Amino acid sequence: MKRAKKKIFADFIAQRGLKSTKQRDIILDSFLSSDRHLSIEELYLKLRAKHSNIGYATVYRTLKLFAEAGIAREMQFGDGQTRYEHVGEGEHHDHLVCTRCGNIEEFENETIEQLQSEIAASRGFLIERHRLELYGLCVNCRK
Amino acid sequence: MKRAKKKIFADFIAQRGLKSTKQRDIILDSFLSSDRHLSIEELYLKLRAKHSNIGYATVYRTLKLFAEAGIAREMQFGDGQTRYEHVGEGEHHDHLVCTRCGNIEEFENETIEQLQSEIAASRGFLIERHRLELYGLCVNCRK
DNA sequence: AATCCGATGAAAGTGATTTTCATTGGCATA
DNA sequence: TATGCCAATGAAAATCACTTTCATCGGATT
Repeated sequence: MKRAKKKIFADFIAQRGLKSTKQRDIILDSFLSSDRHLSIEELYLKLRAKHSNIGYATVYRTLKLFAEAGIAREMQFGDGQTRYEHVGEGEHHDHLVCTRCGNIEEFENETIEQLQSEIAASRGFLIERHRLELYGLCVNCRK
Repeated sequence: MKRAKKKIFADFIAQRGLKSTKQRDIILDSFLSSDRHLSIEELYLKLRAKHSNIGYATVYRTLKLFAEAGIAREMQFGDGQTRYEHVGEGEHHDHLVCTRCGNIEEFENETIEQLQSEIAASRGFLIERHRLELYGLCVNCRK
């Protein structure tokens, strides 16, 4: 899993004529061994703890690269920060976002996807992607 | 419809001990006779055309008030701008967002809502609100 | 018409993200 | 291995979409 994504990123870098650097390796490692749904700031702080020589801008730029390479996806959950989640090939899932503790769970539902396709089809709309988020209280925060 | 919302806002103003002002009347009129899903900037520019004396900050503040009063709802569609849509009582709908022309259509689907409730229930999650957006090409942009 | 206090507009401030720019450092080539 | 090219980096400045400040204005209650 981790290895596969490193390979994907290495290939992406090579294909674009970009360079392999220490910073990119460190950031990729840290990203892959993190929580899904990490914000840029969270990742930056995590990195700073071990590597004081990594700049803010580099983290931003590198995460954007991950997204372009297809190993990460940008997400907004309305807290004003962009989060990046891990992307597995072909996989898609939706989110349950706890408005109290901020925890994010994932779910998949084939029937909902099916209904979405029907709705789009009935209007001649071609779906490229979708987002479905349920906001509320997670089981722990309900007490 | 338009009258009903003006009444709701007037009542809201009164109840809070706020004031009725020329600017608020103008902004409300303009909002009510606009497209659903207008961004703040779009509304501001529209207003400026007729009323050069309305400030940016006032438009922001007033739209927030509309949201508090329950006649508008803040929405984010990932283009970096907050949009306000009209709110009818008790109504909820989801969106089809065209990634080429930016047009936003609405839809409702009771079965999807039902499935969402089941998913949440199975995890002990209490839904407060949700968002479902389908991004892609609208019928016109598909050519 | 006087007074109170919310409302307004211009400008300054915020916070997240992006860009600039001088410098560094991969890496292909000589 | 040395050289040169140009991408990558980090710090700081800039940008973007808002939000707040503050001096002044103006509803509305007395």
